[in-house]
Amino acid sequence: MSVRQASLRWPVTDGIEERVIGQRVVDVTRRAKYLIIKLEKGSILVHLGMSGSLRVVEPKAEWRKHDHIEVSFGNGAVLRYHDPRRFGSWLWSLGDHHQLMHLGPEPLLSEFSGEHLWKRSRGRKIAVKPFIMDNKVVVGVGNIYASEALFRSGIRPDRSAGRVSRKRYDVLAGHIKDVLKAAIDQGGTTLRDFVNSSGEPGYFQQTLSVYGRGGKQCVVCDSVLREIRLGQRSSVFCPTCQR
DNA sequence: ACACTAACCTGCAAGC
DNA sequence: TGCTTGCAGGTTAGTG
Repeated sequence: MSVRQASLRWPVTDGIEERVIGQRVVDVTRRAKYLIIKLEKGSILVHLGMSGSLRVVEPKAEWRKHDHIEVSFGNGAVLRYHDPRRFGSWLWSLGDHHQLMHLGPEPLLSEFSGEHLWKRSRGRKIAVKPFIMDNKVVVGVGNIYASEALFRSGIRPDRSAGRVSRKRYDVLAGHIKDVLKAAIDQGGTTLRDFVNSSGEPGYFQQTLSVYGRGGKQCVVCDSVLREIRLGQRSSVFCPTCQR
Protein backbone atom coordinates (compact mmCIF):
# COMPACT_ATOMS: atom_id res chain seq x y z
CA MET A 1 0.00 0.00 0.00
CA SER A 2 1.15 3.50 -0.78
CA VAL A 3 -0.41 6.63 0.76
CA ARG A 4 0.39 9.86 -1.06
CA GLN A 5 -2.08 12.11 0.71
CA ALA A 6 -2.91 11.11 4.29
CA SER A 7 -5.08 14.15 4.99
CA LEU A 8 -8.60 12.87 4.34
CA ARG A 9 -11.73 13.34 6.48
CA TRP A 10 -9.61 11.93 9.28
CA PRO A 11 -5.90 11.32 8.94
CA VAL A 12 -5.23 7.95 7.30
CA THR A 13 -4.23 5.64 10.17
CA ASP A 14 -0.55 6.10 10.87
CA GLY A 15 1.50 3.08 9.79
CA ILE A 16 -1.31 1.48 7.80
CA GLU A 17 1.03 0.83 4.86
CA GLU A 18 3.27 -1.43 6.95
CA ARG A 19 0.45 -3.12 8.83
CA VAL A 20 -1.24 -4.55 5.74
CA ILE A 21 1.88 -5.92 4.07
CA GLY A 22 1.62 -9.60 3.21
CA GLN A 23 -1.88 -10.04 4.61
CA ARG A 24 -4.50 -11.88 2.64
CA VAL A 25 -7.92 -10.32 2.01
CA VAL A 26 -10.33 -12.61 3.86
CA ASP A 27 -13.63 -10.87 3.14
CA VAL A 28 -15.14 -7.65 1.80
CA THR A 29 -18.39 -6.41 3.33
CA ARG A 30 -20.25 -3.18 3.97
CA ARG A 31 -21.83 -1.47 6.98
CA ALA A 32 -23.63 1.84 6.49
CA LYS A 33 -21.45 3.72 3.99
CA TYR A 34 -18.26 2.01 5.13
CA LEU A 35 -16.56 -0.62 3.01
CA ILE A 36 -14.92 -3.21 5.26
CA ILE A 37 -11.90 -4.93 3.74
CA LYS A 38 -11.14 -7.72 6.18
CA LEU A 39 -7.56 -8.95 6.32
CA GLU A 40 -6.13 -11.74 8.44
CA LYS A 41 -5.29 -9.52 11.42
CA GLY A 42 -7.55 -6.51 11.13
CA SER A 43 -9.67 -4.55 8.69
CA ILE A 44 -9.41 -1.52 6.49
CA LEU A 45 -12.50 0.71 6.80
CA VAL A 46 -12.91 2.71 3.62
CA HIS A 47 -15.44 5.52 3.30
CA LEU A 48 -15.85 7.27 -0.05
CA GLY A 49 -17.15 10.49 1.46
CA MET A 50 -18.99 12.23 -1.33
CA SER A 51 -16.47 12.23 -4.15
CA GLY A 52 -14.30 9.16 -3.48
CA SER A 53 -13.95 6.30 -5.96
CA LEU A 54 -11.98 3.05 -6.25
CA ARG A 55 -10.66 1.88 -9.58
CA VAL A 56 -8.47 -0.98 -10.74
CA VAL A 57 -5.66 0.53 -12.80
CA GLU A 58 -2.75 -0.78 -14.83
CA PRO A 59 0.38 -1.42 -12.75
CA LYS A 60 2.49 1.76 -12.77
CA ALA A 61 -0.39 3.78 -14.22
CA GLU A 62 0.40 7.45 -13.81
CA TRP A 63 -1.10 9.19 -10.79
CA ARG A 64 -3.92 11.50 -11.71
CA LYS A 65 -4.71 14.62 -9.75
CA HIS A 66 -6.59 13.60 -6.56
CA ASP A 67 -5.34 10.00 -6.59
CA HIS A 68 -4.37 9.56 -2.93
CA ILE A 69 -3.84 5.87 -2.14
CA GLU A 70 -3.05 2.68 -4.00
CA VAL A 71 -2.98 -0.97 -2.98
CA SER A 72 -0.90 -3.51 -4.88
CA PHE A 73 -1.97 -7.16 -4.71
CA GLY A 74 0.06 -10.32 -5.02
CA ASN A 75 -1.52 -11.14 -8.39
CA GLY A 76 -0.35 -7.85 -9.88
CA ALA A 77 -3.68 -6.00 -9.62
CA VAL A 78 -3.53 -2.39 -8.45
CA LEU A 79 -6.41 -0.60 -6.72
CA ARG A 80 -6.36 3.19 -6.76
CA TYR A 81 -8.32 5.54 -4.49
CA HIS A 82 -9.32 8.87 -6.03
CA ASP A 83 -11.09 11.59 -4.04
CA PRO A 84 -11.18 15.24 -5.15
CA ARG A 85 -12.83 16.58 -1.99
CA ARG A 86 -11.04 14.32 0.45
CA PHE A 87 -14.16 13.68 2.52
CA GLY A 88 -13.51 9.95 2.52
CA SER A 89 -11.46 7.93 4.99
CA TRP A 90 -9.07 4.98 5.22
CA LEU A 91 -8.83 3.65 8.75
CA TRP A 92 -7.14 0.59 10.18
CA SER A 93 -9.28 -1.32 12.69
CA LEU A 94 -8.40 -4.28 14.90
CA GLY A 95 -11.84 -5.84 14.99
CA ASP A 96 -13.51 -3.40 17.37
CA HIS A 97 -14.63 -1.16 14.48
CA HIS A 98 -14.98 1.82 16.76
CA GLN A 99 -16.52 3.86 13.91
CA LEU A 100 -19.31 1.36 13.41
CA MET A 101 -20.28 0.53 16.97
CA HIS A 102 -23.10 2.97 17.56
CA LEU A 103 -24.80 2.90 14.18
CA GLY A 104 -28.53 2.36 13.71
CA PRO A 105 -30.02 -0.39 11.51
CA GLU A 106 -29.54 -0.80 7.78
CA PRO A 107 -32.53 0.85 6.06
CA LEU A 108 -33.31 -2.06 3.74
CA LEU A 109 -33.49 -4.68 6.49
CA SER A 110 -36.68 -5.52 8.38
CA GLU A 111 -35.24 -4.13 11.64
CA PHE A 112 -35.78 -0.73 10.10
CA SER A 113 -39.48 0.05 10.26
CA GLY A 114 -42.04 2.65 11.17
CA GLU A 115 -42.15 1.18 14.63
CA HIS A 116 -38.40 1.72 15.00
CA LEU A 117 -38.63 5.37 13.94
CA TRP A 118 -41.63 5.94 16.16
CA LYS A 119 -40.00 4.42 19.24
CA ARG A 120 -36.73 6.27 18.74
CA SER A 121 -38.47 9.62 18.23
CA ARG A 122 -40.68 9.75 21.33
CA GLY A 123 -39.83 12.89 23.29
CA ARG A 124 -37.43 14.17 20.63
CA LYS A 125 -37.80 17.79 19.57
CA ILE A 126 -35.36 17.61 16.70
CA ALA A 127 -36.88 18.19 13.25
CA VAL A 128 -37.83 14.96 11.51
CA LYS A 129 -35.40 15.46 8.61
CA PRO A 130 -32.19 15.68 10.65
CA PHE A 131 -33.67 12.91 12.82
CA ILE A 132 -33.82 10.42 9.93
CA MET A 133 -30.39 11.58 8.74
CA ASP A 134 -28.88 10.70 12.14
CA ASN A 135 -26.70 7.59 11.79
CA LYS A 136 -27.62 6.45 15.27
CA VAL A 137 -31.27 6.27 14.19
CA VAL A 138 -30.82 4.69 10.75
CA VAL A 139 -27.85 4.67 8.39
CA GLY A 140 -27.64 5.55 4.72
CA VAL A 141 -30.23 8.32 4.54
CA GLY A 142 -28.41 11.39 3.22
CA ASN A 143 -29.82 14.78 2.34
CA ILE A 144 -31.16 13.86 -1.10
CA TYR A 145 -33.01 10.72 -0.05
CA ALA A 146 -34.32 12.22 3.20
CA SER A 147 -35.82 15.11 1.22
CA GLU A 148 -37.44 12.84 -1.36
CA ALA A 149 -38.81 10.34 1.17
CA LEU A 150 -40.40 13.13 3.23
CA PHE A 151 -42.02 14.56 0.11
CA ARG A 152 -43.47 11.19 -0.89
CA SER A 153 -44.74 10.76 2.67
CA GLY A 154 -46.38 14.20 2.87
CA ILE A 155 -44.39 15.17 5.98
CA ARG A 156 -42.83 18.60 6.43
CA PRO A 157 -39.08 18.31 7.07
CA ASP A 158 -39.23 20.80 9.95
CA ARG A 159 -41.91 18.97 11.92
CA SER A 160 -40.74 17.78 15.35
CA ALA A 161 -39.75 14.10 15.18
CA GLY A 162 -41.67 13.48 18.41
CA ARG A 163 -44.87 14.83 16.87
CA VAL A 164 -45.09 12.46 13.93
CA SER A 165 -47.64 9.67 14.42
CA ARG A 166 -46.93 5.95 14.34
CA LYS A 167 -48.98 5.62 11.15
CA ARG A 168 -47.04 8.32 9.35
CA TYR A 169 -43.75 6.73 10.41
CA ASP A 170 -44.94 3.48 8.81
CA VAL A 171 -45.48 5.40 5.57
CA LEU A 172 -42.15 7.21 5.88
CA ALA A 173 -40.13 4.04 6.54
CA GLY A 174 -41.71 2.49 3.45
CA HIS A 175 -40.80 5.47 1.30
CA ILE A 176 -37.23 5.59 2.62
CA LYS A 177 -36.83 1.98 1.50
CA ASP A 178 -38.45 2.67 -1.87
CA VAL A 179 -36.41 5.78 -2.59
CA LEU A 180 -33.15 4.03 -1.72
CA LYS A 181 -34.00 0.98 -3.82
CA ALA A 182 -34.99 3.11 -6.80
CA ALA A 183 -31.80 5.16 -6.54
CA ILE A 184 -29.67 2.00 -6.36
CA ASP A 185 -31.49 0.60 -9.41
CA GLN A 186 -30.70 3.74 -11.36
CA GLY A 187 -27.05 3.82 -10.38
CA GLY A 188 -27.23 6.53 -7.75
CA THR A 189 -27.63 10.27 -7.99
CA THR A 190 -25.06 12.27 -9.93
CA LEU A 191 -24.17 15.64 -8.48
CA ARG A 192 -21.36 17.31 -10.33
CA ASP A 193 -18.45 14.88 -10.29
CA PHE A 194 -19.93 11.58 -9.06
CA VAL A 195 -19.21 8.44 -11.09
CA ASN A 196 -19.62 4.75 -10.27
CA SER A 197 -16.99 2.03 -10.47
CA SER A 198 -17.32 1.93 -14.26
CA GLY A 199 -16.90 5.67 -14.54
CA GLU A 200 -20.57 6.18 -15.41
CA PRO A 201 -22.82 8.79 -13.80
CA GLY A 202 -26.00 7.82 -11.91
CA TYR A 203 -29.42 8.65 -13.24
CA PHE A 204 -31.56 9.01 -10.13
CA GLN A 205 -31.41 12.82 -10.30
CA GLN A 206 -33.88 12.64 -13.17
CA THR A 207 -36.38 11.29 -10.63
CA LEU A 208 -35.94 13.96 -7.96
CA SER A 209 -39.17 15.74 -7.01
CA VAL A 210 -37.95 18.30 -4.49
CA TYR A 211 -34.19 18.07 -3.95
CA GLY A 212 -32.47 20.94 -5.76
CA ARG A 213 -35.82 22.35 -6.96
CA GLY A 214 -36.41 25.18 -4.48
CA GLY A 215 -38.52 27.96 -6.03
CA LYS A 216 -39.81 25.67 -8.79
CA GLN A 217 -43.27 24.14 -9.01
CA CYS A 218 -44.37 21.04 -7.12
CA VAL A 219 -44.71 18.12 -9.53
CA VAL A 220 -48.00 17.17 -7.86
CA CYS A 221 -49.87 20.41 -7.08
CA ASP A 222 -47.90 23.20 -8.82
CA SER A 223 -47.29 25.12 -5.55
CA VAL A 224 -43.92 26.87 -5.32
CA LEU A 225 -41.46 24.64 -3.47
CA ARG A 226 -39.96 26.22 -0.35
CA GLU A 227 -36.32 25.97 0.67
CA ILE A 228 -35.20 26.19 4.29
CA ARG A 229 -32.10 25.15 6.22
CA LEU A 230 -32.18 22.43 8.85
CA GLY A 231 -28.97 21.41 10.56
CA GLN A 232 -26.94 23.30 7.92
CA ARG A 233 -28.51 21.31 5.12
CA SER A 234 -30.79 22.80 2.52
CA SER A 235 -34.25 21.30 2.73
CA VAL A 236 -36.80 21.71 -0.03
CA PHE A 237 -40.45 20.83 0.46
CA CYS A 238 -43.93 21.52 -0.85
CA PRO A 239 -45.89 23.66 1.64
CA THR A 240 -49.14 22.24 0.29
CA CYS A 241 -48.39 18.52 0.01
CA GLN A 242 -46.28 18.28 3.17
CA ARG A 243 -47.73 18.91 6.62
C1' DA B 1 -29.53 13.40 27.22
C1' DC B 2 -30.38 16.39 23.73
C1' DA B 3 -29.94 20.17 20.22
C1' DC B 4 -27.29 22.69 17.46
C1' DT B 5 -22.88 24.52 15.15
C1' DA B 6 -18.37 24.31 13.11
C1' DA B 7 -15.07 21.89 10.77
C1' DC B 8 -12.85 19.09 7.19
C1' DC B 9 -11.89 20.00 1.31
C1' DT B 10 -12.43 21.11 -3.51
C1' DG B 11 -14.81 22.53 -7.60
C1' DC B 12 -18.31 24.86 -9.42
C1' DA B 13 -21.63 28.68 -9.90
C1' DA B 14 -23.35 32.99 -8.86
C1' DG B 15 -22.53 37.73 -7.85
C1' DC B 16 -19.84 41.81 -8.09
C1' DT C 1 -12.72 39.21 -17.67
C1' DG C 2 -11.34 38.18 -13.03
C1' DC C 3 -12.04 38.09 -8.45
C1' DT C 4 -14.60 36.75 -4.20
C1' DT C 5 -18.05 34.34 -1.88
C1' DG C 6 -21.08 30.59 -0.89
C1' DC C 7 -22.59 26.07 -1.32
C1' DA C 8 -22.61 20.90 -1.69
C1' DG C 9 -21.66 16.44 0.54
C1' DG C 10 -21.08 12.76 5.48
C1' DT C 11 -19.57 12.60 9.89
C1' DT C 12 -18.19 13.87 14.42
C1' DA C 13 -16.04 17.04 17.96
C1' DG C 14 -17.32 20.62 20.54
C1' DT C 15 -20.46 23.90 22.91
C1' DG C 16 -24.57 25.23 25.29
